[in-house]
Amino acid sequence: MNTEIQIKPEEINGPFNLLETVLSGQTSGPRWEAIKEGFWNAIRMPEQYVKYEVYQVKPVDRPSLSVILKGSKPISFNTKEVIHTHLLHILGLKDPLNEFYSKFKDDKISVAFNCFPGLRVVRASNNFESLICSICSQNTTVSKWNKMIQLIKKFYGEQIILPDGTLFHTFPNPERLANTSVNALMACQVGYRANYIVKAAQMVAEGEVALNSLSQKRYEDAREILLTIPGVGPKVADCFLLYGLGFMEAAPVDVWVKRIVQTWYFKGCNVSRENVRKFIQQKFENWSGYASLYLFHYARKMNVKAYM
DNA sequence: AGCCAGGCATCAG
DNA sequence: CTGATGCATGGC
Repeated sequence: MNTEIQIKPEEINGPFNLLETVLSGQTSGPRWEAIKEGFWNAIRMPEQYVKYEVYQVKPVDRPSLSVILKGSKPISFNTKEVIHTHLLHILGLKDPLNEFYSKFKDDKISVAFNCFPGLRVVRASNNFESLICSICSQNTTVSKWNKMIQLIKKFYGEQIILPDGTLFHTFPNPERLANTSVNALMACQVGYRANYIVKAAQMVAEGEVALNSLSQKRYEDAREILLTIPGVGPKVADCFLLYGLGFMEAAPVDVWVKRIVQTWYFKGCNVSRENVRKFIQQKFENWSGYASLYLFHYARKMNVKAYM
């Protein structure tokens, strides 16, 4: 029961690079699985799980996508519409990327624009999963926190067999992780983060932190609440605020962002992470999330180590 | 062997 | 308030 969705150039506001975007290590969720020339994921619809394969069929400058939907039952028109809208949302395809590029075309950051045109902020399809991804991402590498999440899904998620026979594991709900032991979680290679994960899951499960209501609050207020979760500090909070909740003024500052900002804007002088964050937010305002993504991606890809 | 990775909690000053 | 240290883990 396959069907196809086209996402046409007119629906995408500016350039888009699927490959660069999916592989850029954002904590909205674990990396999508690669297939020939594209990526796949799955979504739970009321009547069935649907697998979707996303392919970029036209180039970055005037992009269009082809999405193959696979269900075990016929896929309704309504389901196609829901998934279509969902993809526009999570891939940030409505963000007016050219406005960002032109507004800062004379700034240092334009170097990164030219390296990765069409790189976009990916929004989470599952808040809780994004929070755990953000917590796991601390003091490790992108590939390693991705492995942690895959193991959590494998050991604690629900196993689904997709229509084409592919094995798929959902991300466990907060209650499931709240009721596991820290020791058992260590099997997922999460190390000392196991304490944080269980505690965060408990706080969400018990309603102490209501993830969905956070997106209705102001950025500063939501951030303050997130910082009460053990294992959630300034960087993890901003990752979740940006990729999990879609606060575009959030600016996650990790070692890469700190280095490149010091190099480009402070003559290599040492600047605290807090001051790097304030600098980005004053300069880029509602484009802060995008700015930190481009700075992060550039510094990491170019392996910027020296402060020059 | 030692340093580092999309840091944070804790403690010293 | 800022700065140093321990923390699991694995790649280099």
